[in-house]
Amino acid sequence: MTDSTVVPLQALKVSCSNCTLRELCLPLGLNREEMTRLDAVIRQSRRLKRGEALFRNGEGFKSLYAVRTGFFKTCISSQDGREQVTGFHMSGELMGLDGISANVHGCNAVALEDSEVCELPFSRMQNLALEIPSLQHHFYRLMSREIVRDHNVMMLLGNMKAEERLAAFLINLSQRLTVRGFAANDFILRMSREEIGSFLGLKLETVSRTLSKFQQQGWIAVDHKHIQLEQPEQLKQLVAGCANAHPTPNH
Amino acid sequence: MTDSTVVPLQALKVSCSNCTLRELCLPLGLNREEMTRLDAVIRQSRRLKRGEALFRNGEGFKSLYAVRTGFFKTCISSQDGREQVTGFHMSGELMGLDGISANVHGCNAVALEDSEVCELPFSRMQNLALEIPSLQHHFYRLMSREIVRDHNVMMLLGNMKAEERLAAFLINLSQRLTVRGFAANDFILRMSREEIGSFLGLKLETVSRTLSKFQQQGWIAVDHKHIQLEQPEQLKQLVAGCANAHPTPNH
DNA sequence: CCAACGCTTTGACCAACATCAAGGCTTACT
DNA sequence: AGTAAGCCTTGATGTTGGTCAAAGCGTTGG
Repeated sequence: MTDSTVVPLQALKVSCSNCTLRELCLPLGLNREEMTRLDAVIRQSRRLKRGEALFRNGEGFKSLYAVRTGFFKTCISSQDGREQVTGFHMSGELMGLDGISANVHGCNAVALEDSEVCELPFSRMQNLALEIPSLQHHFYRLMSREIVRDHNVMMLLGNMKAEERLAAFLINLSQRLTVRGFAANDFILRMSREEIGSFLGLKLETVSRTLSKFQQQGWIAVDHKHIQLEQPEQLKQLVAGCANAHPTPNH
Repeated sequence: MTDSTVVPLQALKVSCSNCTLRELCLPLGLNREEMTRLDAVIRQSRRLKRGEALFRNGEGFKSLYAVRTGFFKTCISSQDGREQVTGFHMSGELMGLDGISANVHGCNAVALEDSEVCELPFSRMQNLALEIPSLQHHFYRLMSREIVRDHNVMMLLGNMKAEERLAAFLINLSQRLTVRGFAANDFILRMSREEIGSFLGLKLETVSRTLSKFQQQGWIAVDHKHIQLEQPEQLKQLVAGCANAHPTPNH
């Protein structure tokens, strides 16, 4: 066991400059002095338990949040209670961009496992961005990337069949996990079938059935939330036709 | 007839400061000096004929474009040729935000009628935003608004039935036209049934049938592209249940 | 002015996915 | 450890919207 006084100290130390997510998250091409100023603005990280909401639709918007560890969903709901999951978010990804427009959070962000986030007070970030051009530019790029992502989801929801949607979903998860150093073809789903369905515009039974179908074809192995991609090429092939003809590189 | 030398002069004069779209478009809360600097950056407007592309997916990104007059669609297409319309754009609305992330345009923008746009060279806008905080903030808000809009489209595509989608579409068009001083309940569709269907995730036959159904119920009158909303309250009621429970105000 | 093309409407039929329902398994709580 | 609740799977059936086809109407270009 580690000395118990050491762990909390490490946990409290929040700085972009020595964050392992540096490559994924905000800072890009900042010099040491700029990085220090950024560190000064990032608020201490906040821990959430599974099921806990980071922010809720309609609450005042003050900050963006970057996932340090864990997994989140963001969702909106309609007057009569239909829920639409707008995204799943893992380490290094930013949440809350939709709150800027009206100074009110535009969705709910809920932790799907015990998680930790960095808080980025938006008005202070804005001021810093005025003084660090590359930070301003990076913010524009992040927001633009979210727009591109959303457009790809529109293509998925508007034009793709159930099997294609689910294949695209699995491949996308796999790729994002790979970037973070996790296994590409063996992972645990953090969300329920219903949440997958909500994101993909399908009912939970269809998600379940389609996973079973993939399994019968030997493409994947499903054991509840444990998924193994046994023939990821087959999944990729299924998605190839409906993929964006001009895919946007991520960086 | 107006003296022919006067008209071109007026047409060439492009400035935000005396633009009738001032309220809808970019400048918000700028003083006179800031407005002048903005005017210096905005490039002369460009005219497009119906069917002409303003930019295409994959082309280098240099500028954002604001619609002055006319009507546009933006769309992406998949490798195997499926097309997804990601939005329709009318005067005062900005196009091209999805190009920032990769320095490459992320969609095609096509004029659906003879149109005119202002070109906003992005790098010069960025520099100006560094010096005019309210301009920087306004850009963030515009991008955030696009994200909110996209999330609402996801709700539409993921959770709504054909009738609800079409009603939402008509109501949305009506409201945007109203803001611009046009009749709320009597307008010409600039896009084809197929383009409406692509945006709404429906086939053109379904769009046509659903319009006919609305007409039979006496809610609307359809004469080809000429639409009259005779009982807009009925359409609104149809959409009420599936509307965002926490609608984001536009300003 | 006519012909050709594109867009729209409508009908008949069909397929994909949703809905309803039941049973098994896992997890969480006491 | 026992029990209840939630999640997942699978089957049977139903419905919405897609597909295929044909005909009408408008518009455009020669």
